Amino acid sequence: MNKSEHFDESLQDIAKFSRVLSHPARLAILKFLAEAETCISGDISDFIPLGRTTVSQHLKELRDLGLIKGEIDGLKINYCLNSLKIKEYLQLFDSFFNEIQASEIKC
Amino acid sequence: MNKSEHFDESLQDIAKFSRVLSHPARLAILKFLAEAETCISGDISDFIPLGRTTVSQHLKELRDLGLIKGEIDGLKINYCLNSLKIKEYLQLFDSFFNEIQASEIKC
DNA sequence: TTCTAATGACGCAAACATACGACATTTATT
DNA sequence: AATAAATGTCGTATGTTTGCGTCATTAGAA
Repeated sequence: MNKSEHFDESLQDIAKFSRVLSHPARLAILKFLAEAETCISGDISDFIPLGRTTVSQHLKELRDLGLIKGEIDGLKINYCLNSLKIKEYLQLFDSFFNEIQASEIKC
Repeated sequence: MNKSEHFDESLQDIAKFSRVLSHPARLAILKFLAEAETCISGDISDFIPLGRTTVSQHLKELRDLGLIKGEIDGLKINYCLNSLKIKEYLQLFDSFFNEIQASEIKC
């Protein structure tokens, strides 16, 4: 049923990026990681008003797209932003909207 | 079940914007409207590899968020980008990521 | 070694999204 | 007035996302 694959790959990439950003919990996680002194998984769950396993799932989605990295430190896992990957996706995103906004309005 | 409302309103706004952008068909529609000489609804359906009613539904989602406007012209409807609204959402989006990216990486 | 803590994986139910056919509405054309 | 064309709305089937409890795994502590 899903016909997403009928579209340009660059559109699909932007759509994938957007989808991951389309839940406020995931945005809140990104914000938390940007501000936190420490970024241990447990601290994130404490901060986000959702159950631990739910947060873990949101972390997985961010990880799967590469927006965050997790480094194992004994029992705990330190998560942090993958600024490079984020920059990469933002560039795609920006160039899409630059094209869009550059157009003359014709109707 | 949906707990989105437990988060900051600004995060919710960014999430809503992202959700609308999270399907390649909707991105393709925005692109088409930016480039098209004419922007009649039927032309959009012809261009997008999906059924007419499906495209109509995607148009509705773009309309509901205000990213596009539709003006009735007899039997036909002329759609076009709402650049102002788009700029508004992009500003929200950009300021979020500026904050994010400005942070020192601590882990 | 046994116990506890931190975490991810799995599985399920409820909600939401996608795609589309059938129908309704509105406006032009004959 | 009758017909056709352009479009939106509704219903429905199927697929995806969200949220969470339970379980498994792994690492450190007693």
